Amino acid sequence: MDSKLKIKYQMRAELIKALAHPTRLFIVDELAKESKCVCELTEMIGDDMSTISKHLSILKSAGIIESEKRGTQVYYKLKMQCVLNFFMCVETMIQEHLKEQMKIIEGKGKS
Amino acid sequence: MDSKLKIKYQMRAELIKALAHPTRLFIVDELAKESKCVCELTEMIGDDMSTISKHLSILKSAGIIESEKRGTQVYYKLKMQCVLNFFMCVETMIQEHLKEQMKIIEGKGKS
DNA sequence: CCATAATTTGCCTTATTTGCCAAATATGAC
DNA sequence: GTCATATTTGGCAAATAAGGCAAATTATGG
Repeated sequence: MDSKLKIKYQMRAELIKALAHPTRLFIVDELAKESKCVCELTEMIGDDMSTISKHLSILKSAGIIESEKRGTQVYYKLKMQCVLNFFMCVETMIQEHLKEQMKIIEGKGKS
Repeated sequence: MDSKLKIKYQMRAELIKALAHPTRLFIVDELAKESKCVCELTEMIGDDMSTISKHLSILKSAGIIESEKRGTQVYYKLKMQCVLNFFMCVETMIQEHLKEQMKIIEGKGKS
C-alpha cells in the first residue's frame, strides 16, 4: 500500500481506537449531556481515578473531548459532536446483527 | 456502573474495535467502492493472505461487511453504509486537531 | 509555609491484538 | 480420483493496551 495512504488510515485508526473502549464510550455519552469533572466520572464508573484520568487523556489527545480547569478540578466536555451520529449508526448495526443471529438460531433445526 | 449499561457499551466497543485498525479501514473504504475477493485485497495491501482473511473475518463478525462465495473465491462487500458518514466525521476531527496542534507549535515562542 | 483535595504520571503485571508460517479446508478442472 | 488455486484456521512470538497502586503535581484555604 502507498505510504501516504498508509498514514491516512493509521491516523483514522488512532482516532477510532480512542473510542474503542466501553468506559470511554460511556464517558463520551455522559459528556455529551453536560461537562463533568474527573471525580464525578470516577464516582459514576467506579474504577480507580487514575484509570479514568487515563481514559480522559486518551480521548483528549484524540481531539474528541476538551478540558477546562476550574480551581482544583478539571472539567471535560465533548468537542466532536459528530461522534454521536456514529453511535446511532453503531446501535443500528448492533440491532440488525442481533436480529440476523436470532434468525440463524431459530432456523437451526432444518437440515 | 449498572450491568445493563455496561453490556450496552461493551457491545458498542466490540463493534468499534472492529474498525480500529488501519488495514481494516482501508478494506472498508475499498469495499464501499465495489465488492472484492480476498486475493484482490491481499494484492492491494501486500500482507499475507491469512492476515487479510483474519481482518475480513473480524469485520464480518461485527456485521460491517458480508461475504458471498463465487466458485473458489470469496467476495466481500460493505454492509453498513453508515460507517462512511462516520469516516467523514473522523476526517474532520483529524484536520481540526492538526490545525490546533500547528497553532500550538507556532505560538510556542511566547512565555 | 502547611495541609488537603483533585488530578496526573510512572511503574508494573496481566490481558489482548497482531501478523506470520504452516497446516487444513473447499472448490473447480482434468 | 489427483492437482492447482483460493481461503480459512491454529499456533506462536512480538507488540500494544488496560488497570491498579503509589508517588508526583497542582491549586486552594488556612
